[in-house]
Amino acid sequence: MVPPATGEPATSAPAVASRNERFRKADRLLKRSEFLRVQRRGRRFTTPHLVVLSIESLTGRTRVGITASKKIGNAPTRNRVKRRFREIFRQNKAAWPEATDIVIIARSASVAAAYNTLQDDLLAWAERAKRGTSK
RNA sequence: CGGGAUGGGUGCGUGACCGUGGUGGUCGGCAUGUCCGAUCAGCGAGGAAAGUCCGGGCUCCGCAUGGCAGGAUGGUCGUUAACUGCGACCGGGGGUAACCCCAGGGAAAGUGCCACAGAAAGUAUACUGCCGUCCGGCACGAGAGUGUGGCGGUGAGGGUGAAAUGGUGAGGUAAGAGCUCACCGGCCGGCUGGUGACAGUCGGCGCAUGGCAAACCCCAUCUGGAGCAAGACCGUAUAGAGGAUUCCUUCGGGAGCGUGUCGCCUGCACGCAGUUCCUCGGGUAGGUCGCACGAGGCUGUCGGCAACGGCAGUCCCAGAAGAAUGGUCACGACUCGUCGAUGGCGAGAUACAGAACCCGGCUUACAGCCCAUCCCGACAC
RNA sequence: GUGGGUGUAGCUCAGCUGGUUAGAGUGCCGGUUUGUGGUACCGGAAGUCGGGGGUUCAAGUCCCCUCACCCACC
Repeated sequence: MVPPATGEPATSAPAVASRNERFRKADRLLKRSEFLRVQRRGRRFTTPHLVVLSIESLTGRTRVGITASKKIGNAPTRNRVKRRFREIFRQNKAAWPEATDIVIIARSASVAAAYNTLQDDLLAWAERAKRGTSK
């Protein structure tokens, strides 16, 4: 993994720009301890469909983790919700704030919600988060 | 054509773009690694992957021996690695039928229970009764006799109940009764057929033995315990406290103590002055293997009624770990709604549901579609 | 993965070793008391015993299957 200090903006920026719809393991939160860090100290944003928690990343990358608990449905339902959130994250990478760990917690209303509704909710959060960090 | 029974199959398709998890190859990077990146090839959820109700493989517990306890199963024969599965058959029950259902051993080994009702609920009894050629009973009566009591015979009728001492009919008798007879049922024994459950038949017994073992129990058979968080290795981390260490010896061993995989005993193994063993406590960060060729799938053929098995050919078919199959679009099926209806428009995670060590079953959930065989009824020929 | 528990009036719970009325509290409805309401008193209704099948003369209770929910441990 590339250390945060040696970001190499001149050489790697065009490559990243052409590949900005990728979503690999480096873009995800993988450990329970990472989830707990965000959930304990992060800032909270709530809509009827979801809860977003975010905190400044330690790795210099923007990473996301999605929680879909047993409360919202059975295994295929939870898988589908997680895949849709992942797809939204992947296709709108430019919108997210930089170097932030994000946890998205799905609420039960998100099961029946349309794809675009969920996308609008997340973009609204991203708008607010970017303004907050720029000020 | 209508209604029904049984068994089986399918579980959206094609294409484009953007992504994703393993596997293999090639190339590149530097922090030379089980690393990161690029690229190519190929693979990537189910019939139930589910529930976890059974059974096995596999792994560990030193071995998995014997017994008790506990648990499971329960017609017969087969099938299988094994089973509470499956197949065929037997017996019983239901249905007009196809077909479906049944934990379906033992009640003369013992214990227990059978409420209410009823005389009596199990080894005997006699409530209401019936009968008497007996007591020359007692009362009434002129008497015949009637009533009543005792004694004896009987166990048929009535009523109760889920169940009442085999059932129906005839004979018989004082009244009756398997007391006798016929038929049906039952029990015992023989013979025949069948591997067997059992069936058929002959003879005997007038019948001795009510039901409940999904009540305890008895009999037969099976059964050691835990589970891939099994288990092995690498790494990380920490704080200690308490206890045990004995005898005999012919040096082969024996006794004793401690420890051990759910309960116990037996048996077995290890340790018994080594910087050893045991118990309690404290503590850490995760990774690699196990882990994808298997009781494997498909096709053909042979044996078998079948479950299933043998042989030959062919194929390689998910391996994640906050956990991979998704998103968008086009065309076409399909379903639903609606309308100006051989069509148009709109809606649709298309149903149920997501591998987590692996198999064999069972059970449950399921939009819609398809196939086969059979039964009943109506009509026509 | 393993083990255990619960399901009975609207709600919270009883219901024993099967036995003939499935009860209690609370809530609900009606009446009495009060000027009215509450309280108090009297009366009443209300249960597929989670679902299906079986054993039994008889099942909330025994057996099997199944559904939903909850808990514990590794």
